[in-house]
Amino acid sequence: MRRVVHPPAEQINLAEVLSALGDPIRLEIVKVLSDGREHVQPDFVVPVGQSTLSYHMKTLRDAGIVFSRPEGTRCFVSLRAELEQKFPGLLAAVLRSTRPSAAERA
Amino acid sequence: MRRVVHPPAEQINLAEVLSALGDPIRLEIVKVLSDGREHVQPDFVVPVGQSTLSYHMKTLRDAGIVFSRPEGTRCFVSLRAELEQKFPGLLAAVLRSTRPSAAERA
DNA sequence: ACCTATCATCGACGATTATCGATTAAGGGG
DNA sequence: CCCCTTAATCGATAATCGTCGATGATAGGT
Repeated sequence: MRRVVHPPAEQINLAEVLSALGDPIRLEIVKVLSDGREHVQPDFVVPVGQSTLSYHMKTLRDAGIVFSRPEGTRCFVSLRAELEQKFPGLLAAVLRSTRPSAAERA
Repeated sequence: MRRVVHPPAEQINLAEVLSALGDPIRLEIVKVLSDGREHVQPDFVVPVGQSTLSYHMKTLRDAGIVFSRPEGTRCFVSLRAELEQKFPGLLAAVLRSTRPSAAERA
């Protein structure tokens, strides 16, 4: 795999994080990652082509939300731990809001 | 004031809320509103012109984050209560993340 | 060496965004 | 009535975004 870049933790900023989370496809990706384990691209079942998925991964990576670990021909993606350090409870609140109960609460 | 429209609570959706919050200027507006009181546009000190501020207000309104109450020649803006009903703790987590301590936690 | 799999990058495209200045709408106040 | 204030809307513009198909990079397998 080509090497990917991750921003240093100190330059993760809230607006960019929220902006990155403000997309249904990226929200779905984060939801899958919320089991705390590593996933590869085929794990995310989203209605876009491979290159677009890769673009969304880069967006999440650039925002400091996910960490990509290339290994061999695959790329393992997981939630980035520094996010919780920096914005405690934020991701949890977002994930709670994605659950069906939130939709019913109309 | 011209009349403004608010989306019904049941069609407030998470991605749009996060997307609306994913902008430094709108984040600042929400921060000011977090005192729970009503505010008028001049209360928000942001580095944009009046028409742009009005545009950001509309974005927040369309996302279901703020409520605008026209009265006479002014327009009183406040956080929309339904947001907390629908996504409990979300706004609180975001606001906590805007505090300086979050930046230090690099 | 060659083929295959996985994923990043490129070039293109239409759609959306953030911005401005100017205008319009609506409501006071003299 | 005629101004003044507040804020929404309009038209324009440059920049960014989300998408695609095609190509490139890297590693494994045979």
